[in-house]
Amino acid sequence: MLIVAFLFRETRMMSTKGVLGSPKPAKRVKLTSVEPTRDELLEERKKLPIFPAKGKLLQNVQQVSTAIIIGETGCGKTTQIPQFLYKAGMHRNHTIAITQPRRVAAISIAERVSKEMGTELGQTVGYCVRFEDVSCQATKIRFMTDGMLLRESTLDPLLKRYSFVILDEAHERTVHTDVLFGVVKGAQKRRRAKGLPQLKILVMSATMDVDQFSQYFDCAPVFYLEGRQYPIQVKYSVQSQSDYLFSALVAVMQIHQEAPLGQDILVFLTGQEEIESAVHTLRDIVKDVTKQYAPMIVCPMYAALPTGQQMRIFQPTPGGVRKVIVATNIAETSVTIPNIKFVVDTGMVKAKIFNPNSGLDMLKVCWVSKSQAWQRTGRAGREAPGTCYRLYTEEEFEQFSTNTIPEIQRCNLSSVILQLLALGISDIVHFDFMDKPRPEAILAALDQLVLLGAVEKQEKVQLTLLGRQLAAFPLDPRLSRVLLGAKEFDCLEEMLTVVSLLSVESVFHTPYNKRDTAHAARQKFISSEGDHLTLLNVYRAYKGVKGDKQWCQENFINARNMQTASQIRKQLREICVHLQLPFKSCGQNTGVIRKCLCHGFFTNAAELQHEGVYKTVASKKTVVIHPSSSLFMRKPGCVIYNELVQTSKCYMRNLSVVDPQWLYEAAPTYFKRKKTAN
DNA sequence: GAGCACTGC
Repeated sequence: MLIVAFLFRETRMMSTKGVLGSPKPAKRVKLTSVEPTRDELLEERKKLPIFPAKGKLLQNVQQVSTAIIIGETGCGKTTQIPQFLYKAGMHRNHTIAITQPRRVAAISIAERVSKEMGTELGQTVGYCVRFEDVSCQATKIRFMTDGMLLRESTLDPLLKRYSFVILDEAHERTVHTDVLFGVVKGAQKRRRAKGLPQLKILVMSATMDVDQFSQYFDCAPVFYLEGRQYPIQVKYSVQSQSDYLFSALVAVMQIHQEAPLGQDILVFLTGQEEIESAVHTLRDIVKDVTKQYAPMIVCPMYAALPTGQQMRIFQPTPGGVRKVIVATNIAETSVTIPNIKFVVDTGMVKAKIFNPNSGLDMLKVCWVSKSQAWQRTGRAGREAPGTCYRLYTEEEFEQFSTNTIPEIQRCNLSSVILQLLALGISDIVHFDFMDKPRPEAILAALDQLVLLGAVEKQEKVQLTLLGRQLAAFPLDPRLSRVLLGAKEFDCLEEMLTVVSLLSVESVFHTPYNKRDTAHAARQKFISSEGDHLTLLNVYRAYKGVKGDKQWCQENFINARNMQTASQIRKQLREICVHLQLPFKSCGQNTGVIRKCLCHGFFTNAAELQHEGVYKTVASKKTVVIHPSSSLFMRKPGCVIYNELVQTSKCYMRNLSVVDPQWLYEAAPTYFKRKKTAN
């Protein structure tokens, strides 16, 4: 391979002050072999930039009901502020909730804080995430995922247990945090009106949309905390790059030849295939027989990678070797990789774009936002000064949007709206969103809920009894509808399995260079009736070997996803017990499973046209079967699918063969209306 | 004829 050096222009330094935005703190606790004592921890804590600000911060928080706290990397706000409030008795014997967008973060921070306080985890300090509640009535500092607090609010909209809600990482703008903004603001007002104890809100963020946060919370005061981040040189590409993948490889080899060994490189690319191919190319280049290159360990990193292989990025690099990690945006926030000296940022990300008009999801490679670019840059300066190579020009950077569009403005809202209705909020269009979703998206979601029988539109929109039951499940309403429908078909046991497996990423693992072997291994699970029954076969086989890891590996089954599916199944089963649904199995009568699926997915049907091309029943859109489907080679006449994803073509994913008559039986009014409309 | 960013309940 030809290696061409290309020039970078150094224009900026990213320092403790940040340039535009600032990177977020890493929430993963570092793997250390020696446990520090509590005294050592205290010494460490005293050095945090937040420590000298303690008095002033508490005094201000005392006076206001809501505050925005802007804290840069490593300032200690997440771990220290809850402790300050608690020690000062400001929690007034109630609980302080601190939300996080990610589970691992909630868990590891809780572990850290309980260690700092010298208490047993789950007592004064605890956490609560899906499948795991390590807290008790006596817990005063409770770390939780934003989704968990949102779920809790449907049981108690006034959040009476809490005296403080701290929404951390607010700049990430997850759907859950965005809905919580409105929920906690409303709870605060209503508690005041009812004369109940005050609910204080702290919004913690690391961004520039400070004004928007402050304005939304009735001009709440803003506190700035200084961070602790090493300076990072930012170098822009002098020319626009036409092939970012190639440019990334060139940049890596250039750094490899120029920089001392032992300084590791993190490269941001967009997806699994691209990453695997880059990894193989780099490995091929350095193993060149002429031995002109120093040894290099190249690790891929993306969410679908099995855990064992993911862990390789944390192994210390041996002397005289360079480690290169090629990652998706998973390395922006979710995992912190130690010892990164160089970041190579292609400026590209694969993003899901939702079109509310067509209801279609699209996966598209796009430019990142400025805040994302700074986040990537920040990954180079965690332990020492570093360098970030941007494979785009400064002019191109200036064209990037300031922030990533909040998730709530680019996702299907049916689940969110069902939850808001369950919270007793019926006027969704006028709900106090910080950034309102498009009205079309709200209406489309309401239409879907009406079709499912979850919502009635009389004078105002309201939940039906069925809708209330659907809201009890942590699922897409269509999947919940399938579960509730199972009692008519005596197949709840099977539906629980199918729905759980549909709730996780693919259970099939297809490694880059073993595609054929993986496909061959998969054959024994395949059902001619479609993917849902194929999934059921996999689950039965998995349970048959009691979830044996070796078996998973031999059969190219992703053990982690199977385990998650089992946990989800258990959770869903408990909800079904609560709703007194009858647990029955359909045995070999697999047709009822597909019939039952029609009750949630009757809008997602397609009919075969010619040469393997299908047209959707709902909108006559041309679609094809995804190559990962067990029906890819079969082409049945009529199918239902769980989702459409537009990439190079419009693909149907997770399909089952159905009889058109079943569709009609599942939703007669819908199909009658369609007939008249056509 | 051929493929899937990341979270979360």
